[in-house]
Amino acid sequence: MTVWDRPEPPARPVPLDRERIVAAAVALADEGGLEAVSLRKVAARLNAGPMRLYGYISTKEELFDLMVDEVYAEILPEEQPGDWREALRTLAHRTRQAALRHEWLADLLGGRPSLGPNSVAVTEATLSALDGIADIDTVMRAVETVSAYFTGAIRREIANLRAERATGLSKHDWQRASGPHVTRMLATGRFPALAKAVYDGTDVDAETSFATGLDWVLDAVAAKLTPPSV
Amino acid sequence: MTVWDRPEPPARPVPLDRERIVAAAVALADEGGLEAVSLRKVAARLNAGPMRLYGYISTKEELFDLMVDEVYAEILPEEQPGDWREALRTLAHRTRQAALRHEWLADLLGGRPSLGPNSVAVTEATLSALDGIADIDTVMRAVETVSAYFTGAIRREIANLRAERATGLSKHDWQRASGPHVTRMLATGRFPALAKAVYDGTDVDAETSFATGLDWVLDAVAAKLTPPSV
DNA sequence: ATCGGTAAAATACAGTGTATCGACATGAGA
DNA sequence: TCTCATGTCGATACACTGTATTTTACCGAT
Repeated sequence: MTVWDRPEPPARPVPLDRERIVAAAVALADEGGLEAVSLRKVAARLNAGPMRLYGYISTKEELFDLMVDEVYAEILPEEQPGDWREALRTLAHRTRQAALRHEWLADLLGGRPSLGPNSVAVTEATLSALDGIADIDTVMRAVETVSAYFTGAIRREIANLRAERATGLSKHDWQRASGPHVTRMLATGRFPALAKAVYDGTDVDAETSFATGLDWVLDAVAAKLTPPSV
Repeated sequence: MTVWDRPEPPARPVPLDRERIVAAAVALADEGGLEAVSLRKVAARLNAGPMRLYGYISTKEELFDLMVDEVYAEILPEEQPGDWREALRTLAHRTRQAALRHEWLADLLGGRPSLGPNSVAVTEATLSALDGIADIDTVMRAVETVSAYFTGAIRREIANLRAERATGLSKHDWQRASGPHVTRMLATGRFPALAKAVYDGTDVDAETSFATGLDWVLDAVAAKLTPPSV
């Protein structure tokens, strides 16, 4: 039987691994948000059937965990920072930047404990940068407090960003004029403090606001690390 | 034709309103988490067809918004607090307690801007408690910083709580022994700082940890409001 | 009594995560 | 070289989702 008679061997499926799966999922999420990530679509990107993925993950939540850890690889700073303050500040800013690149991260941040290799590495790097500046408990409290701050701040920033995008208006315009609901509420006069804030407040860009709040929190941490000489 | 011959008039559908819908949704979420909330199940609780809800909300996300605002009614403190610090502290603690009663709140907190009546009322109350202690921009920064902190802290607390519940173990045991993954990682010796934190750190209960971090942040705010006499 | 408008219900659709099952290519043993 | 067990992949299936569209049935007005 000649080659011409024999059919080609059936296309062996492209070998898969978690890395490829996570990359596909991240790409989908970057393009269309978390809700664009379905196991079927991820699998389709890899020329595979949906059920194929269950050899690598056993639930969709696990895929999200892997995605988050993938992003933590971007967050891990490449060089050891100078002092503890620099370490915490960079951690915060790098997390924020990662969330701006992958907005879906804001939906997942703080949603489940992160135990993947990259996020553990980030934790290790952070803790080691704070090692020795105070007792462990204080250090832990410091890290947790700062993390809580930037987690919350990032979430709010992304939430606002999406809301603005949804109306197609700048934050300024959105607050002032567009949201007829807000305008009407303020016009009732029942919320004087809020009205004052909206009308008399200065618009600061998100990054500055983030950095300022962060500095406050870092100041607070500093105060606890080196207590006032009393 | 006697009464006996005449059939009963067809059961007119129970009148609906948003309040009832939201209450049903909240009940479902309290029992089974956010993912237990489906429009079909909510409607079923009200003896209605699923499509009936679309007269009151136009999307599931809107239902979530209503649910969040419903909880903000619980958060709004009944009496005006003494000073700004008390105001921010109570806000934080009341939000946390609400999240402990309605764990699904942690999934929604900070996810979208809250513009409902109750959450606006909370904002108004908070801002008015801080009114006059500094210029508006500083006040705004203070409120946003504290909110970011407790949003993030609450999210982490609930996330940990769920993780513990999933393993059926206490946080202590979970960290120490149960998570074989963590144990193995620490055993590699590649994460000395983390290992130190896990093994030498004191376990503090979530509430204390929350309150401590909150106090730090409030201290930071205080420092900005009444700058040191330099 | 009939008609029109409206509000509810039924149906429909495209999609989801995941369990189950059948086919089939591959490596081992004869 | 043939057979058979094995394990992997794809197809199928199920129960469910959010929501659009169509059908039904009532009410009030003519």
